[in-house]
This record gives sequence, C-alpha cells and structure tokens, in this order.
Amino acid sequence: MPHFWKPGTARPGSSLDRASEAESSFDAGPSAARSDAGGIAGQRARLPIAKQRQALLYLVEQHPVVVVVGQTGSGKTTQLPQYLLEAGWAAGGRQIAVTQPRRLSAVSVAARVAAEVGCPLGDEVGYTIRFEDLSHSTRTRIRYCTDGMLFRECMRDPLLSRYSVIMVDEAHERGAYTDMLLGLLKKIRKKRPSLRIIISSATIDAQAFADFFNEDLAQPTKALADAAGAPPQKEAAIISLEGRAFPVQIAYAEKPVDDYLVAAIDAAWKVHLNEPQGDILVFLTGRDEIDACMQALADRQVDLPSGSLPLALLPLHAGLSSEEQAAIFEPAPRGTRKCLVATNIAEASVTIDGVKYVIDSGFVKLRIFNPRTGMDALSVLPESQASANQRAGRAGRTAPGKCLRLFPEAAFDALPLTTPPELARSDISTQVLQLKALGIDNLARFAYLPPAPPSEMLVRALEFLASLGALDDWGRLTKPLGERMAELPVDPMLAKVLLESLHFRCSDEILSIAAMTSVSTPFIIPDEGRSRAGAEGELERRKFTAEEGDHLTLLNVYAAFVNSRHGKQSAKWCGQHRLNFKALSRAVNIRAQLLKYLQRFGIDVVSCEGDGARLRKCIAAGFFKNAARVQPDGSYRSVRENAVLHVHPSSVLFSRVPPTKYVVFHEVVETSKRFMRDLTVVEEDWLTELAPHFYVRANR
DNA sequence: GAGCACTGC
Repeated sequence: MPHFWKPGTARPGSSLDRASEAESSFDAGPSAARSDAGGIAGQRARLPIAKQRQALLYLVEQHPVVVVVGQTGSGKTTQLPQYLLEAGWAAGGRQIAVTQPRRLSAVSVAARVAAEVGCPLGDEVGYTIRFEDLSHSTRTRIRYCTDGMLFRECMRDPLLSRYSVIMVDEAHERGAYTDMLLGLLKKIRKKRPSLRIIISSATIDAQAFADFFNEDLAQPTKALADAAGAPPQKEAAIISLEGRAFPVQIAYAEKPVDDYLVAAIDAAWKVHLNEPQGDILVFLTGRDEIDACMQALADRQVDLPSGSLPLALLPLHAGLSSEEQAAIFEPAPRGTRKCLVATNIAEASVTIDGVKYVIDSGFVKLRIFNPRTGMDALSVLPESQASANQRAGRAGRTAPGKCLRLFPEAAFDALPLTTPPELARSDISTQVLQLKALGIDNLARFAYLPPAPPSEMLVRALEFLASLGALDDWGRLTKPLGERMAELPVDPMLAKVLLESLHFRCSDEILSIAAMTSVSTPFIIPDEGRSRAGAEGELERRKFTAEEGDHLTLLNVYAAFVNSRHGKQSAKWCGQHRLNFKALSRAVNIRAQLLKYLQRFGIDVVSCEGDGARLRKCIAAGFFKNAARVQPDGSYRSVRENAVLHVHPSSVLFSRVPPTKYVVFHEVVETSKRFMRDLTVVEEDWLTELAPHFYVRANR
C-alpha cells in the first residue's frame, strides 16, 4: 500500500530534507514529502527551561527587553514568572504581569501556577479578565490578565507603575491589543528604565520583536559600549527554549487541487484506510465546510471495508454548545478512530492531544478590510507559512506525526511568511479612538510593530470618528462625547448609540440591544441545516420577530429571557425556544457592565415605552455609516459606497419587503454574497439629519 | 431562498 509519507526520516530540529521518491495515494498523484519538526527551526541552541533558569534571570537583569522563543510545552508561561518571583522581581509591593490573548488561557494558566506556588488562586497568584478579577491589590505578585485588560489599565495608570516586569505572551499572534500594548510599552520604557519587558514569540518573529525595541534602545548605548570596548548590554536579547514537540513529517499535493474540500475528504478517508492508529485533524475554513466534510465522510462509512475501524467524526468550531465542545477532548470510543474537522480554532485557541495526522486545506477565514464596501468582511484566504507550520505541529504533541498539505510544495514557498497583523488588515477606528484617549495625538507616529496600518486606514478611521463626533476638526478627542466613547467597552458606533440614548430617551432598551449585539446570535442553528429541527428553530424565532428588524427582535428575545428567569428554569426555557443560554447569560452580564458606565456618565435609565421609531432613530445615530438602500430586484446598495449588498438569511428582513427603502446594519459577512447582518429599518431623512457631514460630503 | 474565522474591553 503506498503511503503519503516517506517513513522514518524525521528528526527533531532537522533541516528540511527532501524525499522525492515518496509515493502517494492522494488524488493529485505522487507527492513530494519532506520532514521537519512541525515547523520548529533549529538555528539556536534550545534547552529545557529549568536548565536555562540562570541564563533567563541573567538576561532579564541585563536587558530591558527579552524575547523568549518557546514552543508549546516549554513552560515559558508558567515557569518563567515563578523564577522572576523567586529572584525577587515582585519584592517591595511590585507585581509581575503576564498577558494572554484569550480569557480562558489567562484563567487556566493562573490556576495552574497558583497550584504550583501553593497558594489559593487570587492571592499571591491571580488573574484579571473582563467581568472577573481574582486578584488582590496588595498581596498578588503574579497577575495573569488579557492583553486588552492591561491596555485598559494604561488609561488609569499610563506608566503601569505597579509592575516591575510585564510579560507579553503569544505576541506572535499579533492581536490588535497585543500590538498596541507593545507600542505603549516601548513608550513607557523610556520613562521607566527599570521596567522589564519579556515578549514570548514564535521563532519566525523573534528578531522582529527584538528589532522593534532595539530601534531606540540600541543606538546611543551601543555606541557608548563599542567605544568602551564592552559588549552592548542594553539591547533586546533573544533566548530559545526547548519544547516538548515530536517530529512531524510533511507531505504535499503534487499539483494544485481543484477543490480543497473534496481533496480534504479524500485525504482524510485515505489516511483512515491506510495509516496506523492515531487521531485525524482536518483544517477547513468554516462551519459550512465542516458540516459538508463530515457528511461526506459519514456517507463513505456506509460501505466500510472489512477490517477497518469506523470513524468517530467530530466538528470543532466556536459555535458549538458546551456538550459538543466537551466531546472533542474525550478519547475516541473503543474500536473507532477520532476524526476532528476544525476551523482555525484548533490552530491556537484549542489544543487536543492524541492527534497524529493533520490534513491542512491551506486556507483560513480572516476578517479583512474591503475597500469596495469601506468596511471589514470575513474572507477565505490562503494561510501563511507560520499558520501551516503551527497546524502541522498539532500532529506532534504526544507522538511523532504526519501532516498532509493539500497544495504543492512550490505553493507553500509562495505563501506569505506570516499572517498580516490585525491592525494592518482591518478597520482601526476602535483602536484609533482608544489610542487618542491615551493622549497619543499623532497616530501616524505611534510605534506600530511592522507592518504598520496603511495610512489610508488611519485617515479613514480619523474621518469616521470625526463624523461620529468623537474627534473635533483638529483630530482631538471631544469632551465629553469622544472621551466617553473611548471608555465604553464596545465599538465606536455602538458607543455612540448608547450615549445618544440620553437624547432619544430610550437607554433602557438600547442597553439591552447593545448587550445582545455584543454576543453571538442567540438563535441556535442546528447541525442538520434544513432539517425538521431547523424548521422548528425557525418557528421559535418567529415568535420574537419584530417588523422593524433584527435589533428590535433581539430586544424581544432579551426581554423574554429576563422575564423567564426563575433560576435554573431559564436554561430550560432557552432549550424550549431554541435559544443559546450561554449567549443570553453573557448578554445579561454585559448589560450590567454597560449600565454602570451610563450611570457614571449621568445617563438615567429611561424606557421608550414602546416607541420603536425612537429606538430605530437612536440606532441610526450610531450606525449611519452602514446604511443601504433597497433595489428593485430586492438586493441593496450601500448608500455611501454604492456597493451591492444582500440581506443575510439569518435576518428577520430576509424575504420581507421593508416598509421603507432604507436600512442600517451592524456588519457585513462575505461568503457566497456580500451579506448584511443585524438590520434595522430606518427613514431616509434620518440619515441626512443625523449625519449631515457624512452624507452631504458623500453625495456631492 | 440560504447561513456567521477568532479574540477582546
């Protein structure tokens, strides 16, 4: 039986060996195979963290910035902060902060380290995330937090003065908050030379992070050190740690595939039939593809060759219920092989042990700015080399593994090295507003990690924020509107709606709507698409439908949920009405938080008493940018950019003729068509009345 | 008539 992979050639840390004679049963014909250790480059000496303890502490002592390259399992996140603690870096009331890009990792890592240190969680070791602060203001020495939380902390304490060391973990993911935090840290460091900054990164970006801080650290001190004949001491240092990764053999398709979904199905099936035991992980881009792939594999199992085990097929994406998520981590039922079909969630957010085979479509769905519509949209794009290596590494967590890439090797070499950072690829209005609130006036000169946001995006964000009234003609934050908008933990358009609810006298309802649009859809979409369960869900949804659109429908859902609340009964009530209990509970939480902000701003909670027009006008006051006009054929055109748009099938306005010609919407999703999500019917006059500058300028 | 990568405040 031919194999995808040339067996027995993989070595940890080896260079990329070619094994051109490898055969393949993959459709595209024989594939070129090569081995590497799951994308782990081996150009530096790598040692386990415990053996490098002294070196790490020495580097932190000597260098204001240390970049730590450590694979999964190297212990950087859990061990390094403890070494710093033991070495006295948190003495004298100072704290060590460790940022994480996700809430879940902040909590779970903090819990683990607290157990290792031997203290109750929230005492010497604690965490701070939105809605949850398990830390003590004086006793906590190591604080794990989300990067967004630490960024917010800069608004209250611009020098982050309570921290002696700040470790920015998973910086290679290049989230917007991570990048902005690093830019701020570069500034803070100049005013607080004693502050130590540790950045944890993947191999490929380590030098870029070091260079970023070296730009202004190095020159003067380096010249001095050179003149004195001493080695430069002040530059950012890089250190690599040994991880616990196993080698992963990589195979490629010989030719480009016509359809990566079909190719993924074939590849998964052939792995199952031909390869020894070990779980399979397939990377696709979205829920639809996952469902299609699982269906196709289930169909093939109908005539499973004798002697082959059945496949236990499991989906993995963010929209799963808690029970479905738990199933992912269970070992495969006896006598079956587990096959996970996942989105990018399995690349960084969720790790599953036991995977031995990875099938990588080579594509990813990314939020990216579309100049045609003037807004962000989700689009399917080729992944980066860094992504491909990370995905391959998922096969080598517990044993040597294999990865099949559904594209030719030459195509891999043509992929971008890394995924563009969030700040450089998307609308940056929110970030611009927050940086302005931190007193950063010249945003073109902010220290962005390269690649910086394109200047057109900066201009666009500034213009838009001015049209919302958050910035004045000189680009300064307005008082109090702009300041308050920056403070609210929602995007600027929604922040404007919340603050305008004072004038429209509808803050009670707007708070609920804002909370609901901040969580994922409350309506449960069953896996079986258009099955009976789907039809039932549709019937349930209609009970909440408001003629005026999705925002008022969401308000109906929220109100019904709150009225239904009798302790544990509300979960049952959600089940009966096919609503997502977790999403609604989160909305209750968010509403309470937003309410506190409004109260602090002196905005009373006032109900519109059923006056829907007032509510819709208030929504339009923030979302006027996202306005569209209906066309005779039932499609829409955006008012400002004149781009073709369609009503999303999840909208209550889908297949419905709106009573007026205009709608505003929350966001765009680009799949088979360009869809608007979360729509509200508005009057044409409102747009020019509420946003005269924005629309007058556009129509001329 | 047809469907929402992933975070985060």
